[in-house]
Amino acid sequence: MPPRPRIADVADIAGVSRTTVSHALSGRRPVSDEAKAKVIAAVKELDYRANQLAVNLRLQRTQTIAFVMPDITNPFYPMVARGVQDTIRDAGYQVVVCSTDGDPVREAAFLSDMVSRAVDGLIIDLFRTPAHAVEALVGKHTPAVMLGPMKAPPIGDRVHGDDRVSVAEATRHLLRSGRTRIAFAGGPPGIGPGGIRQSGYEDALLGAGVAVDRKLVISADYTRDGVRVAVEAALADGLDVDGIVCANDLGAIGALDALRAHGRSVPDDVAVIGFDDIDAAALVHPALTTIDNRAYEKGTVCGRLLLQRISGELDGPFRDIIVPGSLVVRDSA
Amino acid sequence: MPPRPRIADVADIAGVSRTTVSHALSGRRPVSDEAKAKVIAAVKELDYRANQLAVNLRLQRTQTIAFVMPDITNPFYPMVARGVQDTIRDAGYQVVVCSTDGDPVREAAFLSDMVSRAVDGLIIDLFRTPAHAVEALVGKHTPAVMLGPMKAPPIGDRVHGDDRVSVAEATRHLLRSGRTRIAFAGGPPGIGPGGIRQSGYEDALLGAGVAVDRKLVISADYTRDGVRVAVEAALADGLDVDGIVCANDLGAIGALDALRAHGRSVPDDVAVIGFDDIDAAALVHPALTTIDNRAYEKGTVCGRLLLQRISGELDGPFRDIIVPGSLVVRDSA
DNA sequence: TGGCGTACGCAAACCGGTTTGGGTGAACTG
DNA sequence: CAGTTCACCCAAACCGGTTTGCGTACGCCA
Repeated sequence: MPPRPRIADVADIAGVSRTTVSHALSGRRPVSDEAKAKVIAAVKELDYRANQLAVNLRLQRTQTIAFVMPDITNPFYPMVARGVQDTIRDAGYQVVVCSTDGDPVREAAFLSDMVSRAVDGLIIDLFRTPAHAVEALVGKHTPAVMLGPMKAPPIGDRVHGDDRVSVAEATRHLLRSGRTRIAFAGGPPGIGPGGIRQSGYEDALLGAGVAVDRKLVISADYTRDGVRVAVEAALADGLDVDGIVCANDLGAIGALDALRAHGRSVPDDVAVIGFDDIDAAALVHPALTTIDNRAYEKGTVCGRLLLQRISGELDGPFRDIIVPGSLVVRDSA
Repeated sequence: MPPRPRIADVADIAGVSRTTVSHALSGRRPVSDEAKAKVIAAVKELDYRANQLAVNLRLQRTQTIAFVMPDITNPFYPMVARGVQDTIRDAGYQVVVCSTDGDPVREAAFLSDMVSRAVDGLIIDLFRTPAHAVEALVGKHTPAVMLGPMKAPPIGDRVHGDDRVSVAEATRHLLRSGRTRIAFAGGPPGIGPGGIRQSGYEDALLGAGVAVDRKLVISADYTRDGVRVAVEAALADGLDVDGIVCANDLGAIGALDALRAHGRSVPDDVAVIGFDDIDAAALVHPALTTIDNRAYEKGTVCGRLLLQRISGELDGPFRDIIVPGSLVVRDSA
């Protein structure tokens, strides 16, 4: 089994120098038709493909962008990833995905590692690493886009939804149907997107002249089981509730589990609203009313932004792009 | 904004040679405590991190493994990916995911590209590229594991389920409950895992003395909509059926859609069984009886196998590892 | 025939690390 | 005191491409 052919092998067979092979293949300098033909013949004969490692080192780029996300098994992220990949593929880029489980150690490790691997761009969705720490990890050489509503100072463009507005709208949807004891089930305080979504919930309540009752704010995490347990505990505790706005769909599904376990019917006794509109939202029973988080579109926006930053087509101040969500009314509310 | 520090900068500040810096950091040769201390101080001062591109070129490895899959938004694959990542992370490897949509052009392009990027290992799940073509694309230098029941000649280890046995068991489950008109809904003939699963279906039927009725074999694809449409068409056509075994869960969910649209109750009129046990299987109504495809375990097995091949700890003939599935009985059958 | 411009090919430098092979001085040995 | 051994460090080669800068051959023109 022969080793992979190198450019020198091609040059030997074609009877020209390595330089000429390089120029013939890249077209960056003119090469006579005769030489070009010989090079192409040699390439075909050897099945030569350039070693990208060498190209990367010389050019200091990798045609790779990294996507650092909290959880690859949360369907929102694969959908974003697909949007990213569909957008950058034609430009010759690949995407490497890094699932951190929201662990700050792993978040930092991935970020640092990707930078030293010289990825050309980063898409970052962090749970527990504060913005100022990101700056130290990533530096200023690598274009980055922050996915989600991370607080300033950003080190790159941001693309996010108008979560606060969307959740307010969802909450008003419940208020309009006459609900008055509306709870919010989110993640741990200050972690992930729950905080800003909770603000939207409070906006709507206050706008309707309803006081925010601390007992109605349930803090859990963003998993099905976590929210199920938290809601069950609240119900067992005698919580008086006729609607639950959840920080994400997985959590909302957990809330459905809990309500079913306590014999409450949805939406008659308690209405439930999620966030994300993952595929499963339409599958559960009753089908989940939720907010479409536009995962695929966000992916394409991130991809385009990065491509533009890399090419220099876009520079100057960081942009802040909002991909608005929209309420999808199904059966649960 | 200064450029990234190089090893020469560290060497200058520490007052030693680049060689010594390298040895001090890698530990591959002994270095005096004094020199080591100076190197470490300089590294800290500069926040030096080695440029992995250079390391990769010199060492001819990338600490990267590529996972080429048909569809990243099919929840089975993210779960496998998580298993892979959890297994290889501690060894310092990352995973890049490539979603091909089953397009043979893209399958070939990704494979070829990953090899020229010198990934250290490949996990491959192909829909439309035949095995012999894979060999030409991948060559013999890159360890690979084929996920799924690809036919010979393999170019690497294989890990797959005993799909034929599992589906036979599932089919017998229906036969035992007195069903006699059992259909099979799979992908297009010869594409993807449908074929071998169909064999299991036929095994069970023949084993029970039931003839296989061609009209009961519905060929569609592996998406929810594709199977819904195909099953609706069959029902509209007057198909007499009291059970459907599907090649995957997404398809089974589509079958549920179709049955509901035609007013058939599940499982009373028609029983439905899926394959994979994705999260959604437990969410649909009625909850789907299915075969647990052990996605996460398969990911860990692939990861371990690759690590062993890369390290040379494992060599010799390609292995064929079976991760058996198991029937998960819920409400739909 | 001499002067000049153009087209094209090549040697060498470069990217930033790791590894090899040789050299030096100190400690130890007989 | 000469001969070894050992611990340590360094210069140079190397990975495999791309790019720079220069040299040469050739055509064109006066």
